[in-house]
Parts: sequence; C-alpha cells; structure tokens
Amino acid sequence: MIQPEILCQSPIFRGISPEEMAKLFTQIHFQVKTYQKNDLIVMGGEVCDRLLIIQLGSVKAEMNDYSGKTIKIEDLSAPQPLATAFLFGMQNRFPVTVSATTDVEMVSIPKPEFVKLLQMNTLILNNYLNTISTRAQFLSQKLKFLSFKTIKQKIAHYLLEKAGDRLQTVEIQQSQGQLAEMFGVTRPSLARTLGEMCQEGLIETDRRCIKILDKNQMNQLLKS
Amino acid sequence: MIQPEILCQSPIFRGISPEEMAKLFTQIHFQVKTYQKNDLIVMGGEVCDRLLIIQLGSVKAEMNDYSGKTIKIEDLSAPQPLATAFLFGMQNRFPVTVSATTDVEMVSIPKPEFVKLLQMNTLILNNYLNTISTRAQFLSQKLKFLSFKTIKQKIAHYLLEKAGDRLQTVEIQQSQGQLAEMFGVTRPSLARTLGEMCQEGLIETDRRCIKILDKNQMNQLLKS
DNA sequence: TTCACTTTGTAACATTGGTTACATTTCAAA
DNA sequence: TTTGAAATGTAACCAATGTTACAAAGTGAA
Repeated sequence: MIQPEILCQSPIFRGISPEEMAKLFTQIHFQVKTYQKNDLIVMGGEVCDRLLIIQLGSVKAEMNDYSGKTIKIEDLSAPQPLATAFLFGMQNRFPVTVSATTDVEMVSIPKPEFVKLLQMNTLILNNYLNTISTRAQFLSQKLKFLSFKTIKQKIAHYLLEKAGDRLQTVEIQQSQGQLAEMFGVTRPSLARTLGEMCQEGLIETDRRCIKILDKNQMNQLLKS
Repeated sequence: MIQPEILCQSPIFRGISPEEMAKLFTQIHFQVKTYQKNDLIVMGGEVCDRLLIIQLGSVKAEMNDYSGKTIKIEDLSAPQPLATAFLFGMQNRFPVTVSATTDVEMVSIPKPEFVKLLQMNTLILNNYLNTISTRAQFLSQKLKFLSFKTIKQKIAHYLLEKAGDRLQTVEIQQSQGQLAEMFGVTRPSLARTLGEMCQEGLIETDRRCIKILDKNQMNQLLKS
C-alpha cells in the first residue's frame, strides 16, 4: 500500500533507501487513506496527533477567517508532509483545513509511532530536527529584520550583514525592485532612501555596487 | 561530576528522575568543564556541535555588532541549556559570545551523543521536540502579528482572535499602555485609532471592555 | 473627602513611507 | 545602430503614525 520510492523523496525521509523505508514501515503502525477530489482531509482546529504525508495527488490548505469565509493558504503535493510544525509544541492543532484537489493517497502515522521511527533511525531523526530547526531559524531571521522600523535601518542592517567585517563594498544581485519587496517597502521609497543615504555621506552607489563609507555611523542607526 | 538533581530541572530533561538521569549519563560521552568568572565559554561564530547546559553559576550572552562593540543579549543561569536553536538546522553556529559571570560548571554533550540520548529516551526526545516546536510556533505567531501593517489591523486581529466565534465583547486585562507596547506602537496612537474605530461604528468601548459591532467589516480590514 | 498617582482622551505638529507619475538610463535583441 | 522593454532616479502629494504636551477621569490610601 505504501510506495517507498515516493516517500523517500520527502524531506523527512531524505537519504533513506526505498528498501530501508519498506522495512521501517513494517515496524510501525500506520494507515494509508484514500480521498477523492474535493474530499475533506483535515478540519482546521482538529488535534494534530499524526504525521500526514501526501503519497499521491495534491491538496490545498485553507484557513477560515473569523467570519467563516475561507482563504487559500497553499497548495501541496506528493511527497510533501503536512503541518510538521504542529505535531509537537504547545499549539498542536491544525491551523488550516485541508482538502483534496485531486484523488489523493495519504500516509498517516500516529504521533507515538512517528516518535518510534525517530528513535529507530538516526537519519530520520536528524532530518526532522533539521527541518523544524531551520524553520525556526528562518523565522527568527525574518523577525529580526522586521524589528528594524525605518527603511534606513533595514538598508544599514542588510549592507553590514552582507559586507561582514572586512569588505567595504557590497554588490547586490537582485534588482532594486526585488530588494524593496524583500524589505517589505515600495521601490520608490527604497530608491529615495538610498539617495538620502548617499547625500548624508553614508554610502556611495554605482550601479549595483554600494560602498559603505562610514560603518560606525551605520551602526548607530541600528541602535536608536 | 554531573549533578543529576540539577540537570533534571532543565527543560530538556524535565520529568526524568535524578536516578534515571545518572544512569543515562553513564551511557554517553560528555564533559563537565569548569570556568572562572569572566572566562570565555563560547566565541560567537564557533560551530555549534554540542549541547551545553549550565550546571552551576550563570553566564551572559553578548553579540558583536559590526563595528566590534559588544551588546549584551541575555543572562542565563543553571540549569538552562544554551542555544538549543542552533544545534540542528542550516545555521549551526553560535550567534553569540558566551562568557561566565560567576564561577561556572558546564555540561557539554557532543551532538552525536545527544542524538543517542534522544533515541534512548522518549521523554527527552519529546521534551526537545516540544521546545523547538513551541519556539517556532511562537515566532510564527509573532510574525503573523507583525504582518499587519496598520494599527487598525492589529487591533482588529487582536480583538477577533480574543473574541473567537461566539463572543461579542472582549475584556482586556492590560492597560492601554501595555497593549500599545505589545503592538509595537505608541500609546497615543493606539488611543487615537481606538477612537476612530468607535466613530466608524466598528466597536464600542466602555472602560476595559470592547464590544465588536461589525465582525464582517473588521475582517475586511485584515484582507486589504 | 482629599490628595497624589496612574490611566485615558485628545490635539498640534513632524516624520516616514506609500502612491502616482514621469524622465532617464541600461541593456539586449533585431 | 536602432529600438523597445526593464530598471532606476526623482518629485509632488497624501495617509499613517510618532512626538509632545496637557487635560480629564479613575483609583487607592491617608
């Protein structure tokens, strides 16, 4: 019923051979459930006490807003796992409602069985720990970035980070527009601020190269 | 050399009896290192390939800004673990420099040995997974909150979240000032916006009770 | 009650950044 | 080289929010 050669493509089982996968699954309890197009798979708010991996087909995740309307959050397809962030931790309920957008096969592993799997196989354990740790690190970075209020601060942080201790000059790969989007600001605002920083003698710009003239003053910006 | 009755207070080992702790530690390799006041324990940028738990004393974590000056990030004391967020994941280097603020005893468990521990003991595994998952969930919540740009949106989100599906009226415990701090805005701005929302017929305020008059319209605010 | 202290409401003004529009520059394909 | 599309620089204007200041209301203790 399970298809080891598909499942081992999943981030959680990466590096496991299909044979090994098959063997591991003989040692735990699990279910393979099939759904037809448009079937409800998980109701938002339901307790998340099992790991779900899409083995076949694709699903959509939607969230109910407070007035009952639904907003689509993301599309997922085989062999991706579902809501790995909510299996453990304080808030272990599905934040989203999941339904099938094609015919779907879903592998469902109860939480205690998945814990067994983690204990049996070091690679799976490492994969899973890496997955959620990387996610936390990513969120943390993003949060730090958002904590800078003004565009000037965001630019200063970005440039100093990119330049490191040594370099004076930073070359940016993205276009100004992409950079602006990353910063969560509009392109004209970013350009305006870059212009201001030039006038103030903080930086010098030349095409896609930005030279930092006064690192100390840039740091001051980040502290206030 | 290790003190099981202290270590089992640590979030990672919560629920483990001191006897069991002692037994577990006979099965893995680890070190107990002692430091004197002001000794350097971890240099920022160093690879994080071991779990460090403070067994005695307290330490401070500092970060170097780009010009070389150091900023204190936090104080930690026994029996807290260090930088659990960086043992796994893509970015596994210490982001901070750690030094002793008193005489310190530090239990150092190499990553592979800690993985063994996770595989030997289900409770430890669950504790650790819960710790990092909860952290990720917390960050995710915070990020969602910050994604609302205007104060009106933040208020709407906060109230709708607090009211849930049924309630019409929300009672807030904190003072307006504390609420404003939570929202990352100034108190007068928050008060002003609450006033505006009253005038627009969205809410009614009476002391610390806020009545939501039009949930649908509030939801509209969050979408734009 | 009265007095000091905290919380809340509000207003004037300054700053930041979004919006829109347009000119200029760059760059690659014809 | 020419030409058109994309990227960039810039300006005028507007909305949102911070800043500062002060008055009004609530609150608890003497």
